[in-house]
Amino acid sequence: MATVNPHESTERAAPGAARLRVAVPSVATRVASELRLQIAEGALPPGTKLKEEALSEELGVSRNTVREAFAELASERLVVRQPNRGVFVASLEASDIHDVYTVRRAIEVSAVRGGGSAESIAAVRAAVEEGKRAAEAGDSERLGSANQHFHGALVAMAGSERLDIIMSQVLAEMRLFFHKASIDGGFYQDYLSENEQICTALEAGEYERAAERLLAYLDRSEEHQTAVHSS
Amino acid sequence: MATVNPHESTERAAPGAARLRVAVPSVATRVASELRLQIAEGALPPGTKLKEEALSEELGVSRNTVREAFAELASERLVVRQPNRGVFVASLEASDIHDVYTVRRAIEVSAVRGGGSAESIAAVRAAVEEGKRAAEAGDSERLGSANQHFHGALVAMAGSERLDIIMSQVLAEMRLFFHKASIDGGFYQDYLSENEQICTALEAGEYERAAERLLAYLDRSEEHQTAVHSS
DNA sequence: ATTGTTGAATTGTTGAACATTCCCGCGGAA
DNA sequence: TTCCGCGGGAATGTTCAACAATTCAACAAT
Repeated sequence: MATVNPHESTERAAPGAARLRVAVPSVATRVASELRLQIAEGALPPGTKLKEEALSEELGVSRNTVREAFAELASERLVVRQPNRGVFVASLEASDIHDVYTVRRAIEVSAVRGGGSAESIAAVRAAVEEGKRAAEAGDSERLGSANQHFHGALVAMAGSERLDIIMSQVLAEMRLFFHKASIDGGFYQDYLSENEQICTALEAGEYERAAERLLAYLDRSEEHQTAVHSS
Repeated sequence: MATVNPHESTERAAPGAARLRVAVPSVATRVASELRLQIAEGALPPGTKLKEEALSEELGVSRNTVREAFAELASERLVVRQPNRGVFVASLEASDIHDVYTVRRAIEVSAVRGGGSAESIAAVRAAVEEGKRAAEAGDSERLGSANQHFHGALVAMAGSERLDIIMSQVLAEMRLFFHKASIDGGFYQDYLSENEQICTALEAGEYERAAERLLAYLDRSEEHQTAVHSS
């Protein structure tokens, strides 16, 4: 596992161009980000036990810092703490899948019904196009990513910081069992046209119709996920 | 401020009766609970700076433990962390009020539209009756509490653990500015009959009608809160 | 009045120690 | 054999003390 490096960030300061620097993330935050990434990529499959001492050595940080990172991840439900037993990468049961989709139905449908600004709908369109390009290129990883962008953009229509955060956490939770589901290639393909139609309805201002289609979409998706997961 | 005592819990072990012991909350969790309480009661008004060393002395715990408690509260948005500057009791701006109500509209309305089991609706009824009794007794504190129970019960209809947690956090956030709003006595009184009617609609299975009334209720409540807060 | 500089106070992080709890295997008793 | 209790090792929970890094306010200098 790579050590946590303060300068490995994707954004890199142009030489000499002193862009205004805001809040360098703390070490604990960077550790949390690293673990979040490894979990999302499947390098740390659900159920994996995360030992404090081992991680603190591997990442070159103290045990206390690792603990702070655990607290952050636990609040996002990516790991679960079992008192005096340790923290484990979260694994979703069948009931969790239904639960997650219940949250998605609530906030996504609500956001779509409420409509949004022209820019926010343009962002939805952008995600749809991103999905199309990924499908043409046969890049299933980017296709999945685009699909998440699509649903994130739907929620962003509401313009609520809190809803955005909730949605991002829900999407992070879904990644926990997506690499299992995405093994059957062309999984998202069925949904591409559905996304297109929802987006078209939004652009036409037909929010209620878009919401109905989205609801049907989510129901089918839950069904699919449940089927894949129970096998 | 009271020290955090392992045995000050409301439930007290009967002497000799070795009840099955379930997960005693960790010290950090108890510290977080204590702070949560003080914030809800207004003993720590919004904007108050929470110093690690002072708190660790006052509560008789180590600084690291206080930090873990801070992490918990920060994830609930009850406090905000400013890197290298400290943590402060959160204070809600006008935009936050709208944001919070956006979340409430999403999850409460969704839960009501989806209907619920007979027991879950009975819980809603119980909250309504609790509010009536509190109103008769003139106990405005219990009236406010009953109102929160009412809305919590609405969300519980969905039977989603995650929605319940989100709602409880939103309600906790609302308590941040409620003691300001609740100063004008009889604030909730207007809403009592509204709750009653929503509940009646639910009992009749008219979920859509209940949802419409709830939506109107939330819009009016937001308006009220915004007015009170901007003054 | 604006700009450095200094220094105290606070947070961020570390490392080590101790207490507590859990887990697992081992031996004794029914 | 099977069950029960009993260590002992390992991991977590918590504390403590120290140091680095940052902020902030007061003060000095231009």
